[in-house]
Amino acid sequence: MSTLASLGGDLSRLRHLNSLAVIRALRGAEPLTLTAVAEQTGLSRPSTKDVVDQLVALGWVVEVPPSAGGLGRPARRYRFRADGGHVAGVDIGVHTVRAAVADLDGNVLAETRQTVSRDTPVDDRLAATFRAVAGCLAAAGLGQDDLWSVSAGTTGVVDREGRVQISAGIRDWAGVDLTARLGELFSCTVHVENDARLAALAERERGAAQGVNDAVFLHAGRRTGAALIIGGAVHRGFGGAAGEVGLLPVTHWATAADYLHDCPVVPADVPKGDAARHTFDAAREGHPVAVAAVERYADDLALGTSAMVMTLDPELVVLGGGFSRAADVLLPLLRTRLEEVCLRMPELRGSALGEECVALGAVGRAVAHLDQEFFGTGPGSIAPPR
Amino acid sequence: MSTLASLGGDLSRLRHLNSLAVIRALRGAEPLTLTAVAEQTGLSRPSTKDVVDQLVALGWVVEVPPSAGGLGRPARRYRFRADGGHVAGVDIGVHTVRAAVADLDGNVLAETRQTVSRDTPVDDRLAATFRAVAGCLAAAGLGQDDLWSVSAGTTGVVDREGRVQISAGIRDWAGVDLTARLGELFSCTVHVENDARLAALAERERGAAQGVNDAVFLHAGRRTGAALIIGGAVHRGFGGAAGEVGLLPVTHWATAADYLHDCPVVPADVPKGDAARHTFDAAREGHPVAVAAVERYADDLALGTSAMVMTLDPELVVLGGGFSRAADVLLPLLRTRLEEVCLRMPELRGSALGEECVALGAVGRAVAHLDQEFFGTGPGSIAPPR
DNA sequence: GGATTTTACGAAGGAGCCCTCTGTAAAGAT
DNA sequence: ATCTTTACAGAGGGCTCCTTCGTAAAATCC
Repeated sequence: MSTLASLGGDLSRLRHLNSLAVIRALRGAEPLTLTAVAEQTGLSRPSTKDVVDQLVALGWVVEVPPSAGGLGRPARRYRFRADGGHVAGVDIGVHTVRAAVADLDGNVLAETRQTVSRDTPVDDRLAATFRAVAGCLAAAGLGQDDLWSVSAGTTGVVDREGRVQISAGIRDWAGVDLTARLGELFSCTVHVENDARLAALAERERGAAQGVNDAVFLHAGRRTGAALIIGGAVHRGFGGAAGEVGLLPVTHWATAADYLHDCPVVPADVPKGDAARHTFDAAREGHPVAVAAVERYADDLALGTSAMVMTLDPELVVLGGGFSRAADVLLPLLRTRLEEVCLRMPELRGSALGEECVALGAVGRAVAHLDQEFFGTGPGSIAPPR
Repeated sequence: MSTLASLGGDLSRLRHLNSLAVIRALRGAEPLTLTAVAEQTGLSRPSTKDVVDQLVALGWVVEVPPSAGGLGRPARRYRFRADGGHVAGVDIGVHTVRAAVADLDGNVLAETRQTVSRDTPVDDRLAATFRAVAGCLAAAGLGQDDLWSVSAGTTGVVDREGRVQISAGIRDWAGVDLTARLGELFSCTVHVENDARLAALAERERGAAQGVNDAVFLHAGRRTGAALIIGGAVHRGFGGAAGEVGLLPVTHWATAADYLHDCPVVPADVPKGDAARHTFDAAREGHPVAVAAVERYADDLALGTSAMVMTLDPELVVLGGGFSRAADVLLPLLRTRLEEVCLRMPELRGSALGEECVALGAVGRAVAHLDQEFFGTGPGSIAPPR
């Protein structure tokens, strides 16, 4: 039984667990002294030294110069080598492909974008994805070999193996085995996920949903979608379709954004990407036609949201996506409509992240995969970095 | 940091983890030989003996006579002392209070019921609860002191602390601090949960949802409700209202069962508890009025269900509650309606358990609480049973 | 019925990991 | 220059696990 063997074991198992505890103490924090690590892990100082020395020998931890100014003998300081490896997060959208490269702590080093269109052929879209990542690597002074893991997010229903099952926005996208196709482009492991779910992950890790265990994330933009955070983790659903209430005809999510795009207040020469902004601006100034359009949009958004809220009773609903810049207009409307039907009204917040949130979530997912691989709680010992 | 300290630690920590592994190997299984335990845990035979001896000394494990008939020297056999302690699970319903008493492995030793009504005063209902448990204890030859934990399920929204927030069915039930009130009656720890969630837990542990990680449980009976299993665990929601889509007016769940109760095919002198059965029977024989009633009921049930299914994309939907005896009639109707709207149709099954499922789930919850207390993975050592 | 085979028990010896304790080293404070 | 504070480094010891070996108790074979 793997579940039994992963519990106890050898004496080396204890060292393994203590090594993980030390790494967790060192991750993402300022460089720590041995005493500080010992306090956090509960280990004795000599044992801490032993473990840290071993991690230094493996290459996961490096010593940094001691900090001056303190009382007593200066303590040696150590930090996790987050720059020992890197990950890429990609957002393969309808009109834009965004990429971000980060270190093992998720610190973003570079971001780039490539412009595409809904009719860009599959091969070209994949090539643009590769260029976006390559641009990040160049900007960060890294090579392909420094990349240990790549995560990608895209619109549509993505199954467990990373195949696009359904895609509302991108031409010829359904049926593409993204994990395989991207795997040909990159020499490291590749994972693929629905974009809204990665955006939700980003909000949970570094956005509006930090520390929240149960949240609904709304992607309100030219497309309308949703994702769920349950028990602190992103929920996929059995077929990867969790949160896709927008595909139910009764929610009208497929056409909800048209109220904003096709509003008469939008000048005729405005490109579709900017249309909604005009409507929101006009609504802010009280233009009745624009206000009505925004209200009808909020009606549609609230209907699908209420189904998720009633199902899950979340702590928080995050309004994300491009329209989250109009949260000042949308949130009050959404709140009113939800309060009418909700048993217990969840908190309602606008997104704290910008347009890169899917790429950021992809970075987080890639880091999580590496964490599992190198620092998982399972049996085995800690391997040296490549 | 508790999360760090719970990872590694002392040498005693290793022994603790290995003890847990041994206990898990012994739990719920036939008595095992030392060699068998060693194989399952991955420990060496001498270490296994050491750990088992220690557990025997503590009182958690007992030796049983060796089995005859094998080749070679007969091996000593050991088993977990599931009968060292006991739990009670209670279902405090509108018309009936059911109780079950089980050992630490969840094996039910006795079941009883008490009849109440929707207007039974709170104190009397609590007294009936106590009588139901006392009856179980007597039937199993146990005393109050043998009870280590009690879990109760009841209708309505129950908050994290075990207070009834909203109750549709039971008079004066809202506002009752059930954990505190039951705590006065029993000398052990008491936990309270929504009844549908406990029924779902029972289906997951020993019913139709075994091994399923994401499922929706429908309670279809005189009351209509639902509960969710997400990631293998029952989902509460932030305010304990997860799955209460039935409280949304648009679902019509509050009145859905009336189609069945008030159907003209039901003879006038039939008590309300049996009315639905007549309607289902008539529908089976093709009586048009009854068929129409069942179809309207299925319509309402499907609407709320579709919201949950679209939100969660579960692997399975379980039809439980009193009407699950009419699963042969209801499931096809429900399937047709869900297939119309569902992106990916989940599997659909009738409940595998009877009317005791809430009490069974409560037993499971009580056992889980004790497991956490005695055999949790957290720091500390294994304490002797009381 | 005795020898053989099979399986399990029990004790001894050894290695790894962590702890406590003690003395030494390096900085600022007096 | 000395004292105080903080950290480093090593020694010694205890606990837990592993491997190895000889012994014990059953069924099987001749």
